[in-house]
Amino acid sequence: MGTTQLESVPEPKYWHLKTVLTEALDSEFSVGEILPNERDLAARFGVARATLRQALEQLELEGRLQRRRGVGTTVAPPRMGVALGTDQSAWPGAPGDTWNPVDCTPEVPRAAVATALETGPDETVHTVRRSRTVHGQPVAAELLYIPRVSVPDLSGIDAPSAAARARAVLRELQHLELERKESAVELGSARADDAKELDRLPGAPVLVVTTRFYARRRPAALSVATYRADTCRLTFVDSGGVQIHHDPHRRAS
Amino acid sequence: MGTTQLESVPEPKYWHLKTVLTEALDSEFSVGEILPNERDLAARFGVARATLRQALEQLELEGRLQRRRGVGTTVAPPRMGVALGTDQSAWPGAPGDTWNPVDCTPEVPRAAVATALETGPDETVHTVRRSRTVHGQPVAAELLYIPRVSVPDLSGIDAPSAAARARAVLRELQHLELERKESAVELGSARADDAKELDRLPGAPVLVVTTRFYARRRPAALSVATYRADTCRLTFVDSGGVQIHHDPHRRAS
DNA sequence: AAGTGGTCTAGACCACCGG
DNA sequence: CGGTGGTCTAGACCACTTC
Repeated sequence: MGTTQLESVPEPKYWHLKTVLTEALDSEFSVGEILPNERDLAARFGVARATLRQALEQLELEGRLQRRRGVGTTVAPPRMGVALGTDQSAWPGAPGDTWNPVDCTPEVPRAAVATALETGPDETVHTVRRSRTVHGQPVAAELLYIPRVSVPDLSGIDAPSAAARARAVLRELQHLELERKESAVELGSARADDAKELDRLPGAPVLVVTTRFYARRRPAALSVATYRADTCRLTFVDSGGVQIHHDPHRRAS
Repeated sequence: MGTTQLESVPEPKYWHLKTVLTEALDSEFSVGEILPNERDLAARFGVARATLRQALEQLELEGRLQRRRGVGTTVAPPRMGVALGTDQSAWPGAPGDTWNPVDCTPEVPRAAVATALETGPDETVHTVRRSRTVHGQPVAAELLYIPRVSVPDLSGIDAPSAAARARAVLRELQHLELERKESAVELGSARADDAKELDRLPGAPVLVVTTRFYARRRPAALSVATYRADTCRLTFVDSGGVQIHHDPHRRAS
């Protein structure tokens, strides 16, 4: 008879809802527009608010929606492409780097970091905090761990300010010759401090990019960068060994 | 006067629960061990089951837990590192490729794909389905779009089998010289077909890796690969260095 | 103060897996 | 079959933003 549905695979309501909403977003809404509130939407679709929220959560995960407490739910713009490793052989802080130094303190890193850096378990390393914004929006927060041996000529760090201290460490890093770097991307959830920096709630999905920099055949720095997963698409440009820097929008400097 | 701070910033219960559970996982459980069921756990912590589930969901998102309907919740092993772009200048299907061809059909791709390939809106392209397994576990499903112009010498595709047809197309691809490739990584949720392939429920979080291959200064192929976000850490290695396993979790036993 | 999304509850039923 | 996680409900209150 009615082959409409339920034949053999009862699709969950929230899944069907998501499909309907996706189509509505594609056809009837434009970027930035605010949706009806959750209670109204739930009533309109004849489901409990929790069920509607399950659908909205997925759409937010996919970057289609943006929800803000006290404000409402808006249609999100397409994810922005954020370049990673544009320059294959560049240290953090090199010219062209789009990160913004915030702070720098000596700290004993957690065990996993110390292992990755091959430093002693109680050895302090320069811990640089940086943030990255695109179009005025925060997209990433980073913790950069730099062993003291990587920046030996940094004895008298009389610091005018936290940011200046960070810049000094990064500047010192450029003196080393970068041999290679390894990166990894994985899914995570924002810690409380990162969440604040990224203007999201704790637990928000993030893409964690871990990069280990090598010099003198030893790890010379470790970067742990957390990107907003809802708004970012991480892009990699691999030139197959050939230099293809034919950038039409090259900026003179 | 004593307005200095809000003494009580009520941390959400599920957030606190997550912290407690994380510590318990680190100290009292070993990989593969099954946790008490959700109803018991909720009772033990004095919260509703939905609240407990919110914590479990985050832990699963972070790759700490694995939940299977009808079975239970188990402690997940550390995420496996899955290499991307190991060989900077290699086509899909090149020697050393770890993908397994499944099928190949001529299809008219969706608009976004046609645009990326610079093919006509109604032009059919070879659509190759591949899967990738590590240690016997499925980790990724891929759709590979290859315009006919990229594999011109494929007139008589008398196909012994679907997989053989796919291999034939990939073999033909090797004749082109790969100039470069662009990749992007973003968060998504598994479509129904991908979910089945990845042995997950629809909507499961996945890392979508989109790669565009260039030859003769034109797009020659487009790959859309969806990786299980819960079990995979995507790794990028510069210049054939050996990757080193970085264990994000400390285990005591 | 009003309205929004975020959290939480205490139930219920369903789909799936194993013995 | 019993036990598991997955879905769903109809409420309630809270935190936040805006007016």
